Amino acid sequence: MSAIPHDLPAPTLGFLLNDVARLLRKRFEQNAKGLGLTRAQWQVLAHLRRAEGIAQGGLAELLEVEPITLARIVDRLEDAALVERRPDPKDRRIKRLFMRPEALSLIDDMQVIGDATRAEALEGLPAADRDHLTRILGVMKTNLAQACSTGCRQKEAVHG
Amino acid sequence: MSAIPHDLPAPTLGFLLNDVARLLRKRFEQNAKGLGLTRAQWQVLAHLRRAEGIAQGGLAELLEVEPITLARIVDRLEDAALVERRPDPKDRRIKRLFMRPEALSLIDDMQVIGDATRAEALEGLPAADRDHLTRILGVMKTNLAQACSTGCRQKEAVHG
DNA sequence: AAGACTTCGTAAGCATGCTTATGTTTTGCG
DNA sequence: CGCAAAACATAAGCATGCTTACGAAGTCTT
Repeated sequence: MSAIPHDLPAPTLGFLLNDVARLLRKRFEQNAKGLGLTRAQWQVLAHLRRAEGIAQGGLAELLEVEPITLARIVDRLEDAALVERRPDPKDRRIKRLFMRPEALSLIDDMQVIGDATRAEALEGLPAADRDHLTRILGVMKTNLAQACSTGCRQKEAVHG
Repeated sequence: MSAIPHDLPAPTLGFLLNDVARLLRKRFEQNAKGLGLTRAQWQVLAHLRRAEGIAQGGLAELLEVEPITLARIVDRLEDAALVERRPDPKDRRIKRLFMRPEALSLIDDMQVIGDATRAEALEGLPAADRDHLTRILGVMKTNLAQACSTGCRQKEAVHG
C-alpha cells in the first residue's frame, strides 16, 4: 500500500450511476451464467411476452435502443430457437417477433435470478429508499430520453 | 397506434438503472463528440490526474473494471498521445501510467460537458433528491462490489 | 538453486451499445 | 402510373465490458 491517499474524484453521480449499473449487470450475469441467456436477451424476451407480434422497430423504441442493437440480440435469440421472426402479411418491410414455447420457462428462471440479484444490490436499504430511487431514476430517464432525441436529431421539431 | 395497452413490465429497477446509465452515457457522448474522447477515456484521465504513475492493475482496481478492459482504453489513449506507459525500474512486469501535457485541457473540457450532461439528467430534481440518490447508489455499489468478488471467485474461500 | 505459484499485462473472442451507410419495400405526389 | 421520399431491417465498423488463456517476470518453497 502506498501512502498516497488519493481521495477519489468525487464520483460525479454520472460515474457512480454507471458503476452501479455495470456491477449490477455483471452480478446478474454471474448469477445467470448457467442459463445461457444474457441480460439484454432476457429483457427482450420479457417485453416480448407482453407484446408478442410486435415489429422490431416498435420493440426497439420500447426498449429505447437503436433498431440495429435489437436486431443483433434477436439474431442470437433466433439462433437459440427462442424467438421467431415472421413476415408481416401487409407490409413486407416488417418482421414481427414471436416467442417459441421454450422461452417461457427460461423467462421465469431469469425472473427469479433477477429478483435475487436485485435483493443483493439493495441489501440494507429500506423500502422507502427503494421507492425513492425508482422515482428519481424515472425522472432522470424521462429527462435523458428527451434530451437525447431533441439534441440528437430534432426529428419532428414539433416543439410542443 | 394499436389498441394493445402493453403496460410495461414494471421496469424492475435493474432495467431502470441500466436504462438511465445507458442514456446518460449516450447523452454525454453526444455532447462530447467534438472532443474525440469517450466517457471511459475521460474517466481514466480524470483518475490519472490524481494518481499519476499508478500501475495499470492498480488503476483498474480503482475503476473497478478488469485489467484487460483498462488496457484497451489505455491503448487508445496512448495512440492519441495523451498518456504514456513507462516501465517500472524495480519490477519489469509493471507499466506505470503518466499523462502527457496535452491531456490537461482536455480533462477540463470534459468536466464542463460532464457537469452540463448531469444537469440535464437531474433537471427538476431538488438537491435533497440528488443527495439521496448518491447515498443510495453508494450503498448499492458497495453491496455489488462485495457480491461480485465473493460470489465470483471465493478468492479467500473463508470456509473452503 | 530449481521448481511452483502468483502477479502483471495482454491476446482472443464474445455480447452490447453506438453511428453511418445500404438495400428493400411502401407511400405519396405529380 | 412512376419516381422521390420515408420507413424498416440490416451491414460495417468502433468502443467498452466480460471471460478465458497465455507469456513474462517476481516470489516463495523446498
